[in-house]
Amino acid sequence: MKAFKIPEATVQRLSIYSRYLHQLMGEGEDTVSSGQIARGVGVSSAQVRKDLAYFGEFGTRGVGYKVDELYGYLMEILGLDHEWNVIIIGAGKLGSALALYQGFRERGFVVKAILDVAENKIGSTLGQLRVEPLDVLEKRVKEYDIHVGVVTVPAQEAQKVTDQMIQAGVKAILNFSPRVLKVPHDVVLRNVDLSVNLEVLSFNMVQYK
Amino acid sequence: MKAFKIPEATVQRLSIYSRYLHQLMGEGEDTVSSGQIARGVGVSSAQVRKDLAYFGEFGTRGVGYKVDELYGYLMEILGLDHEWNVIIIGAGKLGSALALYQGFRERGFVVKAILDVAENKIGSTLGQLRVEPLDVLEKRVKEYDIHVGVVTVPAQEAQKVTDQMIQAGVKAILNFSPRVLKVPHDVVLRNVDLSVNLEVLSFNMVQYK
DNA sequence: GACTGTGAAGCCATTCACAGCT
DNA sequence: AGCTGTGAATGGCTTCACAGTC
Repeated sequence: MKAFKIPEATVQRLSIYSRYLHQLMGEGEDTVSSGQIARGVGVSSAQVRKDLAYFGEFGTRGVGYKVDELYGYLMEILGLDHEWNVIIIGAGKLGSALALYQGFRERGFVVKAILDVAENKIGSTLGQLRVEPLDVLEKRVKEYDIHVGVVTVPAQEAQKVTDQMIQAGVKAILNFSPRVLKVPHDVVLRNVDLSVNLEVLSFNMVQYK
Repeated sequence: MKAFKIPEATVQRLSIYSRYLHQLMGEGEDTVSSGQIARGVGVSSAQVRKDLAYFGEFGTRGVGYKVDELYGYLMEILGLDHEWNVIIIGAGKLGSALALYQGFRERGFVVKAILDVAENKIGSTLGQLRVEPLDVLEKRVKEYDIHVGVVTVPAQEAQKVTDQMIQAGVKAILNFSPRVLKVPHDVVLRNVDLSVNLEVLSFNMVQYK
């Protein structure tokens, strides 16, 4: 792989560009300029070109980019040219909502299993899925070839279930718990901290008052 | 206010520091050093000191910081020394989960109302709340003195409900829809894009393979 | 004329390293 | 001796500006 250090912010924007291109395809657009993408997603046109330049030359000077072609490149760069299998640990409100969230499936993330420790949750159904006990974690990870683990358990249990998932062979973790998790270098971790997001809003409201 | 430009990343870390300090208070710690905070949340000690330096001098050289005192300062800086009233638009899986999420209430964010357009959702109850039709948006915003609006509607409706909230007087928006929203300068916006998060994980898995 | 691709410049955040207190 | 607070150095991302191409 091109493994030159790519800024995190660039990767996030590529994801957003790809969604915008998908939208343009739906509208029947054939070509698009960096300026148009920029306006569509709220960045500068130079930013769009720089982001793409990390991965090659996809456009034609004086013309722009072919929408479907660029979309294909981006999906490949992002690793979305095939499906990823997902397991969710924690069948509370948030875990259950994520298990049923259509947005994931649309982008190729397939939730294969959802586990919990709570007796009263085990056995209940979420769409096609049945909530299973935590004991089957390792078995399910291997059986379904799970790539991504989603943590939606309370803070005090987050590190423990994370360790268990890594033990079982999961290589990427999406953490919704409000705890800083420790993972080995070869495991990819991202945190979605809902409270932090609200608190940044709060800070900004106070500032501009 | 101290309105010198504070880096966004700094604000996010302050939120995380404050949670770690809360944890230390629970463990009965009296004082803490920047190095200890750093280890606790996974940053450098210089980073911790620089972040705090934007807002004043809170520590004692040779000693460290008083845990409860620093916690108090951070909560004040973040604007968490009082409650914020929240409205959620969209009573789908995600909106419902957020309406019931305890983590918000613990940090002073009180969900006062949840609205939807879908006939079949209106009237159903979520804890203390009843899902109401979108028509009452303006009325509820004024009645409950709503500060924060949470958008959990499908992409194609996101901009419309955002405009309506701003019209009604909401000054901060937390957007969970996969759309780039346009808001006036005096409205604070944050995006929590679940798919983008998974796609960044995907990218990193492909890179390190 | 329009638009891409890119070196250079500018800007911003993080890390370093040490003076200053306790 | 231990730890904070901070100017200086570093590193990294974004914007500028223009040569190159259609």
